[in-house]
This record gives sequence, C-alpha cells and structure tokens, in this order.
Amino acid sequence: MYRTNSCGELRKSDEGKNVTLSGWIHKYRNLGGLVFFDLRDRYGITQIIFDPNSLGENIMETANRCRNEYVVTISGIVRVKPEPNKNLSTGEIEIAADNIFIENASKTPPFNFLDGKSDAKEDLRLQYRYIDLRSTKMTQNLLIRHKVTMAVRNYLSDKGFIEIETPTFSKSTPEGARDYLVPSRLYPGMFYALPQSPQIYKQLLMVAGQDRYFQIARCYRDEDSRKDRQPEFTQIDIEQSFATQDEIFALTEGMFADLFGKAVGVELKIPFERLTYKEAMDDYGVDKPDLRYGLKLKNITDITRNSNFQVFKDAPCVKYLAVEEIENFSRKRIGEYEDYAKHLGAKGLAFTKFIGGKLEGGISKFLSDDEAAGIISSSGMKKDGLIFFGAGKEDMANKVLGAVRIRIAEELKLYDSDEYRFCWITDFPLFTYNDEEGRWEAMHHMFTMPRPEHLDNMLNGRDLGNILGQLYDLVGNGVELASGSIRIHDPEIQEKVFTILGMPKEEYESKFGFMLNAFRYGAPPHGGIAPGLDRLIAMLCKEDSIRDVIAFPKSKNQNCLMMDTPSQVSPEQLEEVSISIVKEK
RNA sequence: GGUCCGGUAGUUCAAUCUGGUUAGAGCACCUGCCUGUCACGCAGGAAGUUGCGAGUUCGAGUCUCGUCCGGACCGCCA
Repeated sequence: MYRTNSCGELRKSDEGKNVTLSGWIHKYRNLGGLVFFDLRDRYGITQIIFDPNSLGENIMETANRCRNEYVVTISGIVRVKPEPNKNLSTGEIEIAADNIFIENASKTPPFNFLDGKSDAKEDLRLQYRYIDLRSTKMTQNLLIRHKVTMAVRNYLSDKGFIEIETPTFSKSTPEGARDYLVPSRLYPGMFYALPQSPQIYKQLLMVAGQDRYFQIARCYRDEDSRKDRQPEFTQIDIEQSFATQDEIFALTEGMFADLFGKAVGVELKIPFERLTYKEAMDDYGVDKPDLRYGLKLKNITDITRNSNFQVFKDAPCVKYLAVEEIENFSRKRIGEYEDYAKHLGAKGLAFTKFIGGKLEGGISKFLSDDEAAGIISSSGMKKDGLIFFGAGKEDMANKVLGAVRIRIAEELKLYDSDEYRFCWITDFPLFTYNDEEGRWEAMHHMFTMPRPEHLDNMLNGRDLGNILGQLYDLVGNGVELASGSIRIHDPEIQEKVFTILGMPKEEYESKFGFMLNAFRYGAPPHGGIAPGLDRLIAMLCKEDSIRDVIAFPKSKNQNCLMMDTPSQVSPEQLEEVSISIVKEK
C-alpha cells in the first residue's frame, strides 16, 4: 500500500495513529542527527521526522540520501509537535517515521516553488510545466477551474440543460478568425476546419428540438495570442429555444452567482447593471468598461467646433478625460502618456493642467475663455488635476482616451482588486463597415437577429450602420467575459444578412445551404451566450494571464515549449494527406 | 506585419547608460560540522560559449546590424 492518508488531512485528533504517506519531498532539513522532511502532495504538506535514537542505521541512511522532489513512501505514527507550525494546516502534528521507501529519485529541479509560486521565468516554467504545476498556486488554479466546470454543469443541468458534444472536425466558414485546417486523407485537397465555436451546431440542435443545450467546448482560432487569448480556448457554450434576451441574462446571472460562490466563496450582486453599447463608448471609450472606477470621458465637440485651436477645429470629435490628481504627473510622466497615445495611432495627446480653478499649461493658451469655462464646468472638477484631450475621428478619440483611462486607473490604483463589477453591454450595431475592403461585416457573427424595430430597415437595406442587434456582452472588471445574441431562425432574414455581407446566393447556398434548409423545417426562435472559461477562471484566480489557468498553454508564438510543437512530420505522413511543403526563401 | 521590453552560473538578478584587471550576489547544488528544524544554522567548494552570428575597436557582457527565443501593446481576434 502506498498511503493511508493524504499529506493535507492529518490533525491533532489523529494522534497515535499508524499511517503511511506518499508524496514529494518539498523541503528536507538535515540537522546532522534528526532529519525532517516536508512531504507534499496535491492536498497539502505534512512534516516527517526521522530520529536516529529509535531508527536503524539503514533507515537513517536512506533518509539522509533523500533530496528535494524525491518521491517517497513513509510510514510512522502521528504525534503532536512540541511547537506547532502556524503556516501549515497540518502544523500541529508530524509523523515520526519508522520506515521509508524511495519510489523515485529526482534530479535537482530547474527552479523552486517553496513559497507557493515558481520562482522562474515563464518560458522555463512552460518547458517544465509538469514541475510548475506542482506549485500550490498552480494546483489551486486547476482546482478552481474544476470547481467552476462542476458548478456550471450542475447548475445548467438543474435548469434542464443537457450537455451535447459537437464535432471538432468541422467546416471552414467565411468571415471571422482564420481557421485551423485539417487535411483530409480520403479526399485529397480537401480540408476540415476546427470550429471557432460550436455556433452552427448549437443552432441546429435547437432546430432538432433539443431546447436547452450546453457544452464545455474547445474552440480554435488561428490569430495572434495575447495574455487573454490562446489559439485554443474553452467556452461555456449555451443555447436555449424560445428564450428572450432577459431570460438569457437571468440564466447567466444565476450561473455566475452560483459558481462564484462555489469556486471562491464570493457573493455576487445580481442582477448585473446594463449599459448600451453607445453609453459605454460615450462614457468610457471602450465596449468593455471597468465600472469599478469613474473617470468618465466627456464630449466637447459642440464647444470646440468653432475653436481657434486648429487641432480642435479640424477634429470631427473632441473628448477629454479629467483626472483629479496632479502630484504624480511630472512632465516626463505626461510624456509617457503621449508616447502611449502615439503607439495607439493618435497624432498626440493634448493636455492642460487644472490649477486653482483655472486651466494652465499644455494647450490652455490656445483655448478661448468660453472653451475653458465649458470644459471646467462640464468636468465638475473640485481639486487640482490634469485634463487629457482626444481629438480626431470619434473612434480614435475613444480608443486613445479609453486606453489612457485604464492605464491611469491601474497606475493610481483607483480600484479594489477584490471587488467584482459586472455589466451587460446591449444594443450593439449589427453591422460595421470595413473601409479597407469596402464592405459590411457582422459585428458579432452573421446569425444575430436585429432588434424588431430595425428589422424592416434591414430587409430593405436601409441605414445599415444604425441597425442594432439583439446582441450582448457580459463584462466584468473591464474584461469581456461572455458574448451572445438572439439568433435568426427565419431563412429569409438569414439570406438577407448573407446578401448584405456581400455573399452571392451561390456562395451562401454552398456554404450555409444546410443551415437555411434546416430553418425551413420548423426552426424555433432561439438564442444563447458563450462565457469564456479561461478568462473567467483567470479572474477567479486573480491571474493576469489565462496561461496561468490552462494546464498546458502555448507560448506567445503558439509553441508548446514542453513538447516543442509544432514540429515536422515525415514525408510519408504528408504524402498520405496529399500535402507538399513550399520552402520559403 | 509593426512598436517596445527582456535573454549573463541550475535559477533569480547585478555589472550594459559611461567599452578597460580575474563577470559578482542571493537561492539551489556539492563537501564537512550540527539531535527540534519548520525558507534550519555554521564553514568551505564547485559552477559562465554573457541566446546565436557578423561588425566597429588596441580591447565588447557593454556599442552597431542581423537572427532566434520569451513577454507587453497595435494590427488581427464573426
């Protein structure tokens, strides 16, 4: 037998028991006579003591031979320590060993994790992921992830949802992200695509009468990674028939409240706040505002339209961001914000100081008294501070000030990292115009139903830029955590959307004919949502990157540093799938 | 595709701005001592292709260019 107990469970009440424990030597301390081990497994750490007064030479010799990360099985008697270790839950007891067996030795580990987190840089941690995951923090992250998926499955199952798996060998579809392709052996030159989401399958499950579906679904998008984006990631994919937007919201809110409680013991306030897309963009410059702090943007285009300041006069949109804080803003610091704005694509970042009730410095000398008065009164500033301006096209002003707002909040620590503020963003535009390609694109995806009052305009191709969709995002602390919509279930409306997106009938019939056809056999109204599991877990674990909540993530450049993937395959394998490699020069 | 940061002992960093003796320190590792430690302690020791390749220079870890790897951001991500 390897073990009778885990390394995290024995307490004072177990005193006198004969036990056997197996695990890793977390830290060995050899005092010359006495030898102490901290023995670790996933459940905790228990101290083991080897006493030469009561043990034979061969046992002491084995104990002396051990090193950190050796895997051992020891047996002995639980006894109360003379002085407890208050840092351990098992700190009141120790095991007086009477035997030890070395299951496996270990080379000296490439890094340590004695204080709960690996002390190495990320590339080394990823190369030795099987060691990194032994750390308390990573073990805890994986446990929280498990608790969340269990809570989600139980919650949704209780609400009548059933988990249904959908294929990972799917069909490449136009628009959206770049697909990962899988060559077909049986059909040379043909490819499957890995799904960017199970979107179409779950809609067809609704047509199939399955009514309430969910899936912890792996999704694949061949785009550049970020700390919150991996080429493969996981969604909690949900779809429901005969559902309104409000019902989807209530379902999601209940699920989040449930899983926050079960995974990390946090009580969420529901229902969540709601903002329209326009409100979010106007006030925060982004479609995923962090509501834990204010710092709202103000629009003064009406005031600056006739400005003597040429930059403002020429700008179709002028907004500003007022910060009631000036001590921390040296000229050098302001310069860093200007560089940041330029990095984001702006020409610059105009600013002025607000001191003693007046605008001073920066661009203040270019502003008329009326403009200054308008800015001061609209800002509502009471203390001295700094005002940043974004001037130009509206999306650029929003992009720059929205990003500066976030950076200022981070640097001035304007929020409590223990607080959770969720909000729904609603009423997104259905279509956005792509200037470069000169065509309309779907803002979310091409299966979203327009708002009922805009349906007529859409069917007639009128005023496309102002058509709003039954389309929503869930945002928490400035992170987009979920996205969803009420879908189109009418084949004629769906055909119209394909047409607006520039697809000829032959194209959409060949690519989506099966879906249109399905809609002609009695498709129920339906809608759903898909929370991103990785980002949600990262938030619960207070991790900055989703790489820290995925067991085996890819690096920035989509490599697995542990397995060294991607890798070459044999010419025979390529031959079988009719692929030849074109050498790059 | 672009901008930026980093790569020095097993590891985390210093030395780089301002080129100049033998590239240092903590932890880890090895040896010895040590019977109540709990990140044990004490003494000693070993450990380096400064990512790689060119260039400038009397001389390069340090400056320049290229390249590879890791990371942040922009583009991209229905």
